[in-house]
Amino acid sequence: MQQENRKEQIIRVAAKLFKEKGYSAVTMRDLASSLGIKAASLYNHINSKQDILKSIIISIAEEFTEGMNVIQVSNNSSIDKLKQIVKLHVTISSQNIYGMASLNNDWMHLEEQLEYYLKLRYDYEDDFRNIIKQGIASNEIKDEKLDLMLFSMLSTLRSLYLWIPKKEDLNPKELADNLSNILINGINK
Amino acid sequence: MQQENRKEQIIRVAAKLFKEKGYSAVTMRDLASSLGIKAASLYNHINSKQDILKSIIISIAEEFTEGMNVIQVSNNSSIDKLKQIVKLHVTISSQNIYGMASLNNDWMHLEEQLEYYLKLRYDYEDDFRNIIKQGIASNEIKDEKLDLMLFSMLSTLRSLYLWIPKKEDLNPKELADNLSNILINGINK
DNA sequence: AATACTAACTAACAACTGTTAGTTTGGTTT
DNA sequence: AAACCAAACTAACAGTTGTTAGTTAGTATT
Repeated sequence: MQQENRKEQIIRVAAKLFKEKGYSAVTMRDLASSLGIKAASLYNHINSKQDILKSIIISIAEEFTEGMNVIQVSNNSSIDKLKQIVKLHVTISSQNIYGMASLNNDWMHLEEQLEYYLKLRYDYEDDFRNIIKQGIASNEIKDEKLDLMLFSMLSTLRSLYLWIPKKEDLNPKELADNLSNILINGINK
Repeated sequence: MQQENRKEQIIRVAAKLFKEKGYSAVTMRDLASSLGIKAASLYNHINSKQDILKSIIISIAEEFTEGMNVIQVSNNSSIDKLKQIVKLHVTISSQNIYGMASLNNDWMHLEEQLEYYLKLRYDYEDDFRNIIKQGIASNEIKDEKLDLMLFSMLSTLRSLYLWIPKKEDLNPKELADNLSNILINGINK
């Protein structure tokens, strides 16, 4: 296990604060005092507040893109691909609880990277939609309200970062299985 | 239809800005310039920035509480109560798109009313959980992963404010029916 | 022993923050 | 015409913001 340097530590603590209060409400003095140093000292390690946000969000967004690319080229059924997507979200979210909060809530404060982020996000949703579409074509999935099905699944998956921390005893594989079951089969007996 | 006074207009425009950038990132000068006036002029109508946030969030939170109370005392089956909850979310969300964003993302910036808000939220979730529980007891709903079922449904319902604006032709009743079907029966054919 | 590097510090900056005080304007009521 | 009032304005405030410059102390390298 690689050990964390000061820059990584700053970014990790920043992500935690961003989750609690949002990017705009966290000051560099807040961040510094969480680390036991003065605000000016942060600049020995990072370029700007903006840059911290970028580091947090873009790396996670790219993880999702890479994960989706792997899923797409697999030869699984559409339902199995959806299960893989659920697992991807559970895995990334449980490893980046704080970062996922920034990704969901503070992406609009990206500046130079905003456009790039939006493209990754849009492409991801498009790939997701196409997997459902293929499932409809292959008769695995109901042929109704494609966009609503997409929205419903994606909303749940994007909120995982809020729910996972409440469960002390988390087994990611088990969570992914159970969640897949609920999203695919519903709650009806 | 009652006509909007200046205070209501300020709160409405504020909610829109809060949705776009978050409460902390919106300045009183931003808000004023959206209304074509100077920041100081806002204070002829409102007490403080805090107070605007409070007005937005608390009124919606109370609407949810009232809606839940009506659903609870009805004599419907658990599944029908869940359908009523979906309808409640669709109705309130489609009438308060901007306010729902503040409720979801900026509640932590409430000060005096934070505790009250958290109580309303906690009680609402508890009532929701109990309705599912009753559905399990009456054999309507699968007896597994109660909390995960609750989380999954609630995540989707709480994200409606992000999705509704993308659908130009919104029929709230139809959306509620379709969403209920997906949440209850899943997407599997 | 001399040098360089890392990571902290103090001090300061210009811009921006929410908010208050006091004033002006234009329309409505006496 | 006089008085009133709602709603805008200008000017200013004290505090906070992200960031820079220059300095210092401790550690590692030559």
